[in-house]
Amino acid sequence: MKIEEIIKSNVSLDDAKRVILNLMYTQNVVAEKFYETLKPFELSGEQYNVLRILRGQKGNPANMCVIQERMITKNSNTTRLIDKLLLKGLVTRNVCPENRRKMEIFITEKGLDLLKELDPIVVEHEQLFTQNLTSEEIQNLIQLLEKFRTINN
Amino acid sequence: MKIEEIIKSNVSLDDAKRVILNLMYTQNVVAEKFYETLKPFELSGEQYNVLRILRGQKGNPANMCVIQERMITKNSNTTRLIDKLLLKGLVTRNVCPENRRKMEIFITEKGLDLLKELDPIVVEHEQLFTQNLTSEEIQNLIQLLEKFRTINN
DNA sequence: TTTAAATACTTGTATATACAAATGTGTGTT
DNA sequence: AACACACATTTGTATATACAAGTATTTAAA
Repeated sequence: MKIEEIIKSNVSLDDAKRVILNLMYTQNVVAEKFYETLKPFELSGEQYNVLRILRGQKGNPANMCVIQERMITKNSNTTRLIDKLLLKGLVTRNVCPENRRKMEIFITEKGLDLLKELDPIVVEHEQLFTQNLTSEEIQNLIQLLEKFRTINN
Repeated sequence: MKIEEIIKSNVSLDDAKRVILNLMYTQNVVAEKFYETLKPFELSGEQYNVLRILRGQKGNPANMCVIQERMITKNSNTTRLIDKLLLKGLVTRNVCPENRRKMEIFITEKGLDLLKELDPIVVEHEQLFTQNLTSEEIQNLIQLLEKFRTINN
């Protein structure tokens, strides 16, 4: 479905507007579907993302800065995000002994188990969208998105 | 910059994950930049979007349903969004005489003036991103995004 | 002509996010 | 050692969003 039909636009759009609206809308579709997928597990998209970052640390602790810079949307409140995960017993948080300003965040066994349970469901979600494209088209899309977001100031 | 560098991933990503992360991140970059653009005008992205929808009505009133279905992100609180715009004198809201359940929302002169002032700034924002691509690439990107989001159930 | 159901919108409430200010800790200079 | 400054994180507060429940109006059926 073309973006003009979706937003029921009755004014004509130029390509610049069209591509941005397509980007916004498509991201929204994918994100909404993902939140829906996570809902039964009572996990928000951001919470899932943090857990994934922590697993990626492979046993090394992550502090707040590290988590924040690895998140796709760098929202400032990593503290409260971790609070939620702590409450669910999915992570641990302790003051770093070498530098007491820092925090050491680890994913717990329970957190790892949850991720393991989620892995196939997440793959299924990804395939829901990627199956429509050939691997050449996916490569192409990645490149175009990369090029699009790069502002040469 | 490749998405792996951006999120400083130390685990390898498959194409499915890579394309979704690229989509999320790119949308975020564009949206953030847009909010920054609107900030001096004390307008949120959603508020701008509603104003644009109302202008597109070309003198015809829009009710809540119409606005909602034309928004890119269909968040439920159109009421409170319109409240904000009302407060700023950018729209009017009156009960529809034919069907008193409905509301008639119009953009005011002040709203139209604000949009007129914003038009070139929005174009500039769009070009910031689209200038990196040829028009063939833009067409291609639009088509790929369209294809990507279409779930054939 | 009551009654039930559907429609359009609003409100309440809980949670999330944004951003500035505050807190505590470490580093380097005099 | 005392000071200023930088760094890492937390907290306060205001605003935004999500979603269910509530209100008012219209439509349609019994």
